[in-house]
Amino acid sequence: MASRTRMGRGKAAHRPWPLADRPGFLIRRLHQIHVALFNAACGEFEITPVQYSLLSALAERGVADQTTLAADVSLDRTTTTGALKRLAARRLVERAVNDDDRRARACRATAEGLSLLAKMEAAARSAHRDTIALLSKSEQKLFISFMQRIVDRNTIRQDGAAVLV
Amino acid sequence: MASRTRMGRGKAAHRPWPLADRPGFLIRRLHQIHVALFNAACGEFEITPVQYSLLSALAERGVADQTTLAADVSLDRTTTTGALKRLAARRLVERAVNDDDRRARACRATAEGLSLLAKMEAAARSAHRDTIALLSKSEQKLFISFMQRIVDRNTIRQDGAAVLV
DNA sequence: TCACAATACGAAGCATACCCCGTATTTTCG
DNA sequence: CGAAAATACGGGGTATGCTTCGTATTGTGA
Repeated sequence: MASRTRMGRGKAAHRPWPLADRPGFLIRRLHQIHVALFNAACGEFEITPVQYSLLSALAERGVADQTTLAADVSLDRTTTTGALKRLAARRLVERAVNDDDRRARACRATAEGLSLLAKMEAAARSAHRDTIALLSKSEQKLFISFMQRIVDRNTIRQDGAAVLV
Repeated sequence: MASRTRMGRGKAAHRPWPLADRPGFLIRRLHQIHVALFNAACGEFEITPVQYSLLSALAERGVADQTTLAADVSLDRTTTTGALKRLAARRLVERAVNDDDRRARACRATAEGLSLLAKMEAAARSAHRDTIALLSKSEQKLFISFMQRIVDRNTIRQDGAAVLV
């Protein structure tokens, strides 16, 4: 393990502050950990966290255009399009042109999509639960409320749809 | 805004639970918010949060191979390589082959890289601070400690270098 | 009505972020 | 010493996640 040992002596010229104390670093790690847990729990369904969120939102909406869905799940519009295309390729979602507004795509979950959603719900729930399972019940409530306050503050709402800042 | 209104009536067949109550969703949003704040504060330096983390780690280490750096910042090895290549292309980092172990790359921050690090430190700090600024001081401490507990639990340490699970 | 603004998308490009597989080099152990 | 294991990378592939630019369609106001 020669290369694991330091090959030179760090100057540490400045030392801003440890990575593990920076909120942004911890948040990135948390995200990384959750995605890993989600994939471990739901990997057999071949679906990603974002795709699951989109499918959930779609089940709620019934029918929605891509921009509305993007706002629902707080995703960039083009990112949403890409994920929806992948879902559509697997017949979990339909993306028909809306005849009332030919600019828009009328998206809806297929029966297969809704079936998958129901089938994997328990696994998805435990992935979310496991992510913060290390904290006590009361700490979990507090932790979630902290996140919600920050997220709410950085979300602008229009017509009931969340919009990115 | 016809398309923003619901084009159909959602069945809400199951309604697992609102996105905004799911830890994983909140974490993704938090990450999204921090990255946006970081880019707003540090955009002029043309550097991303990950690149900043890598440069920080490199300044601490002095010299390190890519696998060690990946462990330091808890990044996938191939992701690390990509980011280091981009830093190297801008002369902020050197990636020389290590003569003692020709498999490894001896990476180090250039004078230019260290200079940039110092120049943008204040902006980077405020981006991290602003991310959780909505919480009170004591809440911030609590919030950070919650995140650290979860992250620590999901990090295996070897020889002082953090390793992903 | 008709130019103009607003809206919904699409394509292209860059940067994470992960996977798997293959290669080169080093270490280890029989 | 020599085969096998371990290690450090690289390449290819997929999926976010965002920006900018361009296009088509719809809504609006003079």
